[in-house]
Amino acid sequence: MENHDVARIFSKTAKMLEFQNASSYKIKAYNRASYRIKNLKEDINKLHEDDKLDSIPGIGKSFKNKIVDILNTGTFPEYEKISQEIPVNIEELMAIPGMGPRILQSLYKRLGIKNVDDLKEAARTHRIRRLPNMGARKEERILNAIKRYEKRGADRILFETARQIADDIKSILETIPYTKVSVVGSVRRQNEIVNNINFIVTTDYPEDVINCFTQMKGVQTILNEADKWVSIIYNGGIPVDLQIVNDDYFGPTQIHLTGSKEHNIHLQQIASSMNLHLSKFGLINLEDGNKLISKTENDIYQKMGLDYIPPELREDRGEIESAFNGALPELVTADDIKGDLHIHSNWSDGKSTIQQIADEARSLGYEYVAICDHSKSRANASGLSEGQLLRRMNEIEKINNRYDDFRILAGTECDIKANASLDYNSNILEKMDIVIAAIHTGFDEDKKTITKRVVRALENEHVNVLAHPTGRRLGERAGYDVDMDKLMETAKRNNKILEINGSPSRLDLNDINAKTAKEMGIPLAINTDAHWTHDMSRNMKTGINVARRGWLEPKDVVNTQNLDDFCNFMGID
DNA sequence: GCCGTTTTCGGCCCGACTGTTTTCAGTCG
Repeated sequence: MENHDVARIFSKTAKMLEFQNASSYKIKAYNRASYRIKNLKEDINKLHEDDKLDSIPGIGKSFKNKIVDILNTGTFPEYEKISQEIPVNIEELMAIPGMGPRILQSLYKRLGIKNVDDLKEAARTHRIRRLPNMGARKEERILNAIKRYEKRGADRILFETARQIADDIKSILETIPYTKVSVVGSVRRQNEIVNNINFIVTTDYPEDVINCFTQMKGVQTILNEADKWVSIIYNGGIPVDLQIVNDDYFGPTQIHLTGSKEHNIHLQQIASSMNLHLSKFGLINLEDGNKLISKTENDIYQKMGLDYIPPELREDRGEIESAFNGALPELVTADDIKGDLHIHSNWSDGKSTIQQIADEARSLGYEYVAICDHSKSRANASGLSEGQLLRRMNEIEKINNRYDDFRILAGTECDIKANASLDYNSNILEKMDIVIAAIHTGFDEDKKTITKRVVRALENEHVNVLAHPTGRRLGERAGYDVDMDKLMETAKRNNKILEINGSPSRLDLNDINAKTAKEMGIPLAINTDAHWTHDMSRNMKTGINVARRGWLEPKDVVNTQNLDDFCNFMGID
């Protein structure tokens, strides 16, 4: 049992308690415990060993006992009891926007709806509209929501989850002497969502590697164990494969297994046009059958007359042509980033103080950071009233006086309300250094309505940035149905910045949209949407991955500019 | 269910939005 397993059990319990009309504070406590455990830096098993579980904020005596039960038995008594009592698939149904505990109770009692399939069928056959407070529009919304739910990709794994596991496993395997390990597959290409984790290894001690791999902590099941190929299921149901390869074939196998498939097919076509054959065993000259020496990836690309192609670009989206012409982009890196434009402080729903955020930003080598707390309508995210916003500006100014090489910018993540107006009036917005506009309500509105809201915001003179432009949550919900062409045209025409939100479950804009925006000349920002300092470096890395997959260079990203240039660009005094 | 305390209970507890209504029930962040 690891941190995320425990967190998952508590969040599921919270949902079941909601269905049972439990006290909202109890539910909140479960959600808080789940959140804290999920974001814990330490291994929860270690905390248990050290008897420090109740040092976690939000974990008291009761949760401590539950955690110990979970770590020992995989569950806890109350969870088992509630699971027995509730016949419906709460987790699945609550993932549908608009489906809350009250409605689900009524749907179960009156129509016997237990899962998404039941719900879909009931909406389709117009049985839902007969229930109190329901109608034809509600049925329509439910069907739309289910369509988006079906597209959400929940059965796959978030990149950041896979990346952490891959890093852990890699460092374990590398303790074996004379062993070289490479992550390959979609994790190496930094795909936003992956199906599994793949490794290739070259080693003098293959047996040790296989023993180490199959016996590591976290292995749930061993699916296949052969001399050169092992396949396991890791904690959380994540498939992990390992192949042992001959050192001579390390480079070609890396290319072969990193993919993408489309990239490889294109490479193979080019090889055969040169009378070569490319496989995971390397490049062969078809004329004389001699193997060309190609131990590394770079050797292979070079012998085919191509520049080295970074894994993030290997999607056959033009990277091979660019590599041939020496025109690959100089992709943005973490070193290029000079600031972060979207951070929440403890003035709204963030956990860190403005000073802590400034300290972290400076330690990351930034020259500026924008504090963008929620606006007043986001009441339960402690959105700031106009008065609070002005008081927060005073605090920012005080802290800024301590620095001459660093600046905190006063900003807001201002809600775009349902009527397309912004949550603060112009008098307030013009006082801000930076205004990020965002949609947090009405996700199931139709395309026309939602697009109108976004367009109106982008046309507002005070708005600088559009946050998470599609509103998606990977594995949870698809984005709202915004007309992306129109969104981009409007951003371009009004010279607005589009955000690449690096929060691992958002990654929004995605790589493809980021590439389109770059090609249209729309300025982009890589932001973290961090809610505590811990998220600042992690989310920036995942945001940069998206940017790199979208071919972005430093010049395409506004927060690679130094403080002076950025302030000039934004018109900040 | 946690937390803090004038320390073993009382506070935690918003407000916009939607779809159904014509004053409300429920969801969402």
